[in-house]
Amino acid sequence: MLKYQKIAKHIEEYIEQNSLKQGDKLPRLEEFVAYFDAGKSTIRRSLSLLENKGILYQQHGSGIFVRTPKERGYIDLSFNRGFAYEFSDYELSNKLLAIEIREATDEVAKNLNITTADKVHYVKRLIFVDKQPLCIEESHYLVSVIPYLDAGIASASIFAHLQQNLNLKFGFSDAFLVVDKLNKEEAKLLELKTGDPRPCLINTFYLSDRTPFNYSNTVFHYQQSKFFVPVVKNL
Amino acid sequence: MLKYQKIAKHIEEYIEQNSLKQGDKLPRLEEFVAYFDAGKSTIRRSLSLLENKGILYQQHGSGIFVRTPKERGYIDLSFNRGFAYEFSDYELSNKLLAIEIREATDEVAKNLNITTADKVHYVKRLIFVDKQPLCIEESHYLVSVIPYLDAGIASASIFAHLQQNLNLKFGFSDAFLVVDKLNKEEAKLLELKTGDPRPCLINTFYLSDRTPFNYSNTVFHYQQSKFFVPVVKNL
DNA sequence: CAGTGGTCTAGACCACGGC
DNA sequence: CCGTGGTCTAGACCACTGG
Repeated sequence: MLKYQKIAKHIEEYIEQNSLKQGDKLPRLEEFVAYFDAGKSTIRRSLSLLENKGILYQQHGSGIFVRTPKERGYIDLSFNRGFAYEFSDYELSNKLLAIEIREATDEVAKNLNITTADKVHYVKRLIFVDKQPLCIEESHYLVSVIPYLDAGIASASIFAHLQQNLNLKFGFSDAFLVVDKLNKEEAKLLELKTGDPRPCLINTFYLSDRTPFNYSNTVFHYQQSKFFVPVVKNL
Repeated sequence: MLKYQKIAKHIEEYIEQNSLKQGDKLPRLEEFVAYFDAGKSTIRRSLSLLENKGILYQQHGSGIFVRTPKERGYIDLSFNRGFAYEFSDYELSNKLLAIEIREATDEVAKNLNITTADKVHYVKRLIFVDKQPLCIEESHYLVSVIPYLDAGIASASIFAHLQQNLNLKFGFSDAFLVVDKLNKEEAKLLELKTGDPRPCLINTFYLSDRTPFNYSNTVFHYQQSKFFVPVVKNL
């Protein structure tokens, strides 16, 4: 973990542990510099990271103040390597509905930059928070990148597996949110009705070398999902 | 406009004008430094800004590459000072449905950090893209911050007015997206049916001195709205 | 191992806020 | 006017990529 990330984490924990609230003033930049024995730029980077996470605000000429916009259980749209983290206070579980190797459909092929002759792992999971269905995730992993995948791996965090066991590095992702209506099957899984609102997050994930390796659609239970929208500062 | 912003703009226009595509390689960092006569850190800041906007990717040890995830007409959830910019290729118009001074409701009072005895400008607008209804915006402006508001101002960009005429500076905002079902009135305005999906963006805007001055709910036409989700890099 | 991006620092100077 | 953040630079050193 990098210095500026450690410092950010430290400051975040400090806010948490002292249960600071919206509007509370934090120490001056200079004090952070002295306390963490870091350069001014490093501290600013840590603070800007936290600012983009929405937990503080740096007011020019005045000071640094705490913000607390989020409630528990919001899905953070900005840090989308799975939402496990955001629900860390809750019990997350999932049921594996399907896992098999398929040829890519047109849609998948287009997004993974392959042909329909290429093979993908198709994984379908129903994810629960506190026993309530949260979302249906249909995910396509390139077999040429992830040769082996089984039920055991798919039931846990697939991303963690990629990182830890295959030594693959995540690069970036494209993400879109579209809203439509549930079909019969989706409604049944989410314990809703056909035609009910269907928020769907469409993701394409790329490795650090810019190879797309995963394309997924996640259909959320509209009543369970409140999305937190990051307000990115132009740092 | 700051140096790093000018440079970012310049690079973005360069990509646009030369119609560079996904995967195209850009000049090396060093070359940008020389070309723009700037420090390395400044160039990195410009590039990181563009990276967070999703239009390029910096690959460690390898180079800087173009990305083009967005199609036209996507609503960018990250830069939410109105979405006028994102639709710049389209004809945007709006119909003023209501403008009046009201006492704050509980919900509004809570979010603007005032009491229900305080007054707000209530503005309701129906916004169109290319004559099609896009969204219904219900907005509450603190009268103590914006003393005067009329139909002429409300029909144009209210935010631009605040900045240019009242010399108010925008600070940050809280934003959430929730999905529910349309009521009868909303459905009629959006030319949809009662019970159809109802994506709604809930915003609280703050001035640079951390005073909340606006609380708004924007209900979108679900078929017209695809939301682009920024993937914020931990810069 | 050469090429290219990433982290971090020290410090000069600027700009905003509030007394 | 002073205190506090913000911009920008030059440069040392690190880390990843790919031939």
